[in-house]
Amino acid sequence: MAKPETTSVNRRSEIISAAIEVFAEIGYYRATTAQVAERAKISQPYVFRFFSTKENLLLAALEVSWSRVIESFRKLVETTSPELLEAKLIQEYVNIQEMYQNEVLLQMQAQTIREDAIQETMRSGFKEVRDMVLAAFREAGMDKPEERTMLFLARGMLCNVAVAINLPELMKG
Amino acid sequence: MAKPETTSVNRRSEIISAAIEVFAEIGYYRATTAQVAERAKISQPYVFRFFSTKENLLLAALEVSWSRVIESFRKLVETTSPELLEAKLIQEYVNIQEMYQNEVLLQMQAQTIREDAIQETMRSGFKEVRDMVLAAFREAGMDKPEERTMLFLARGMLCNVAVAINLPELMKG
DNA sequence: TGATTTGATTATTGATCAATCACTTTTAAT
DNA sequence: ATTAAAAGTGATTGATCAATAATCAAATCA
Repeated sequence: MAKPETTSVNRRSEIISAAIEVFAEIGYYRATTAQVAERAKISQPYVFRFFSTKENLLLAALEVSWSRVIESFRKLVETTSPELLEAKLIQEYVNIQEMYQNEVLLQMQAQTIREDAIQETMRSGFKEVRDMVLAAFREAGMDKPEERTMLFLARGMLCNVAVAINLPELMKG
Repeated sequence: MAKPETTSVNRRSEIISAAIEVFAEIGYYRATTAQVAERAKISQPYVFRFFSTKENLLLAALEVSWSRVIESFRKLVETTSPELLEAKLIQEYVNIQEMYQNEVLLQMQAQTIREDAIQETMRSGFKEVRDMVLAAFREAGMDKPEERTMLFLARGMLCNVAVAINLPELMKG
């Protein structure tokens, strides 16, 4: 079987990638489905063949961005020695932020959207990350694992802001 | 001189209050100036007599929300004993978050907007808060004041998220 | 070959919005 | 009372957008 270059699955993820870029740069509500289509090099109505509404496209984009974080944290947790774990997790998140800035920006936007489906996706993503980190910190015999988990997440959120508004001194200390 | 009930200054701040509510609830880009006007009980074109563009209205709303934080932190810093300072600051921010949720939500939105004027307002607000807290922590003889300042801000950002997506367990620990 | 599915586009629509213009009403000073 | 300034509104506009309808084209298969 020859591998076709454009499968339906490929197109789908191309559209999601385009959406992540456009939504992050322009803002979800201001961005148009025509701009997403242009970035994905397809026609605007074709977006709706894959995602029946603009919101469904946003939800798919958010799921990709959460998977990015969750999958790479999971790999780290499974392969890193307890004494290095916290440092490696921090390092990994900084790396994700550099490589996938737009995904982080999109998550930040989604945090402020008052729509049930979107809030539920955000809650579920945060919960999964928190549970995984907390379990790993406990496994590693860290003391006050809840507090360390909270501070790990807190640093992550401040780092998001520092990058988003381009004010690196926020992370000094 | 009798005090008139509706001065130009009053109207201005009524419009800003309405804008903070509407922008926070609906999202800045999705919200319409007609919705702001309706909430302020004036006509839509009258908004533009005070704020020549929608973006200017957003900037005014952000300045109000930053003043809220900065003024109340400043009062605390000037009147609180060193050993209570950090706890009181945290308490005060939690209080602001309960009383002025919409202002916090609006700031979170603004963090993700890629427009120079807005980003500059956000940088300036964060800088002022950070400088004030850092100076106060130093004054109080705290050790590692930079790190404590960073962690104070970080906790604040995580708290914002926890409230915004309604996931209080994020703050456990 | 002819038929069917899959991939894709052009054209359109009904709704919506920021901003402007042309007015009217109210207030207050002379 | 008169008038000028200030406060405020209705009507409109030009642009823009999500979503749908109607088709076309190219593979795939019988």
